[in-house]
Amino acid sequence: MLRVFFSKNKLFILYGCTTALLLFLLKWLEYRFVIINHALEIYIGAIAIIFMALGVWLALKLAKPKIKTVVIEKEVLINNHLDFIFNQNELTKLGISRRELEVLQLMSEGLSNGEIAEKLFVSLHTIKSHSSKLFEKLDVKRRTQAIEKAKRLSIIQ
Amino acid sequence: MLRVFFSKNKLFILYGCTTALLLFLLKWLEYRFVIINHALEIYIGAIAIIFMALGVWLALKLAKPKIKTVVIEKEVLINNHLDFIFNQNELTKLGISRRELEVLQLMSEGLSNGEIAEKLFVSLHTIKSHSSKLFEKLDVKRRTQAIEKAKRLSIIQ
DNA sequence: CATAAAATCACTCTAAAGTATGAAGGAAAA
DNA sequence: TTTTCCTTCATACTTTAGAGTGATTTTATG
Repeated sequence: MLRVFFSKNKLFILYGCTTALLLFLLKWLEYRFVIINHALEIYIGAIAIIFMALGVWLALKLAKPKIKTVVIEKEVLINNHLDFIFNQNELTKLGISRRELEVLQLMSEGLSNGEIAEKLFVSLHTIKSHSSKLFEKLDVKRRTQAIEKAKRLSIIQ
Repeated sequence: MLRVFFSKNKLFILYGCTTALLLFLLKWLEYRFVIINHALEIYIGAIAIIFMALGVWLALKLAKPKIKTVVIEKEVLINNHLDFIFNQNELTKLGISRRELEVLQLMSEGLSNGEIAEKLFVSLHTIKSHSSKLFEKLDVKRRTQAIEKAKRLSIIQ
């Protein structure tokens, strides 16, 4: 109980004791300077300095600290390899159908027309037909060009 | 010049003037309390209070603010096409030569063997020879596969 | 200087890609 | 219902790609 009171009011008790001590000091000085006359101004000056110092010390101890907030913006690089945004708009604009896109995707994976035909359970003719229409719609001449353009337009990944 | 000096040292000038005024006040009080004797203790007490108050005021004015640093992390998305890190290691491992890489790059741009030959001022046979060696080194069967693998291995962009 | 690797060119042949044209069935829109 | 587009398949033909083999020249390297 008493301990808690002491620790909670530590600062005020310290201040009280210091002030009491100072008063004793002043009383002593007063008697000394009564003997040595004409030194009242020095005495008052000392009091002024001591109490001002006490005020400064007290203010620094009790005042809420001024906080200056410095904001530093740090740029963090996000290297996201999964940021493919499918361009439905371009696809619609070019008039490429679902099946054609499917063929285009398999093309870009390096599959031959024959392999694509096998994978989609259709004839080679069908794939050739799809790819021809694709090249026309993409305005290219070769499958390699189609892949390059499609990737550039974010139609395929 | 003078104005700048005043604005820069505003606080110190203010403090100086205040102290001067206080000293005048004290001198006046001293003469008054000389007449009314036995009041020296009240006089000293007043001085103590005034100077302590001055100290508190000064401390609060001059206290350096604590600097709180706040770091804000800002996410910056980096375009995938700009973070290409050329994989020299893989290139060396596969034993792909400079000319072969050049051919591979033009392939990925959609050029035919004939067009590549024209661009590099060599015969079609040469390009075919290069591409054949490339496919062997990359362990692929077609140019589309070569492009896909080379991009996957960061040999080309 | 010798040797290896790279770059060049040539020829033959096969496989794959791409063009042109046409047609039939089905789904969705006008 | 008609029309349009998608998907599918087909034939014929041309072009390009790719495999295989071989040879010459250039260039780098020990």
